[in-house]
Amino acid sequence: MPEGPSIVLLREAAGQFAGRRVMAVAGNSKQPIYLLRSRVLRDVRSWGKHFLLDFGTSWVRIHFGLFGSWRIDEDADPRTPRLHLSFSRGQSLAVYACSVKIMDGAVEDAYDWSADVMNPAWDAKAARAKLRGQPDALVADALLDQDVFAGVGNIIKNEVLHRIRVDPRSVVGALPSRKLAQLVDQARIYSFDFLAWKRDFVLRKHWQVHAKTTCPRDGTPLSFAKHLGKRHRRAFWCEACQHRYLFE
DNA sequence: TAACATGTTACGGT
DNA sequence: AACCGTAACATGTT
Repeated sequence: MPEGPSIVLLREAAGQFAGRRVMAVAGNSKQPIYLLRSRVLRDVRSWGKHFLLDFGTSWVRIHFGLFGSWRIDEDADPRTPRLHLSFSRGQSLAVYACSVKIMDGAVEDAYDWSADVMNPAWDAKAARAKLRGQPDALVADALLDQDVFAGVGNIIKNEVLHRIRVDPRSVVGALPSRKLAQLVDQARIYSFDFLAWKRDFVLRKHWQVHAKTTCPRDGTPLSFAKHLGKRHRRAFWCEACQHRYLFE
């Protein structure tokens, strides 16, 4: 389900548990989650699509994949959570159909925070440099590269490329430097638009090309590829207004 | 109703 | 070694 902005919303919602002690642990994770009982949750963070529970000397990495979901303060769900943390006053955090991994050490040291498009530490210049290092990659693949654009998913990919008028089959190294800069900038800017729309439950209506059939500009029928690029993800684009940049 | 999808990793073969 | 393709996981929606 979630791309980076959705994880930010979860982080905001779960922030109320920061500084609080875990009263009880449940769930079908194969990790030793019972070790979390009685521990104080120091902080709730995120990196790209990773949802992170910081317990100081260890931390929990949660990845929701395509089907994962979560509930806060709701115990009526019939499914068995992968991990369920109870706090005082009957409050709780539960995550479902996701991968849960307990990691040792300090979470601060575990990630390059400047690679997360949603993070204040986001470094556009560093992203451009990484892209220059993969000139042969398709832009569609490059946008999904979590080492470059942590948090960007398939919806953001399709929408960013339409926004900057670049065909997803374009090659990174063939983009004019101005276009490359737009790609990097819009990966972040669109992600924040996504966040605002998702927060207001109006994300879907703002889709320009993703899962659409005609271009909103002039009704041109969109092109569609079921499995585009190395990552084999759906692509939607307009041949009329998105230019394909290739090597000469 | 069956197929599909906002994702990633593991594994075997070339 | 690097790269490729497929399978695996898991669930709400169309």
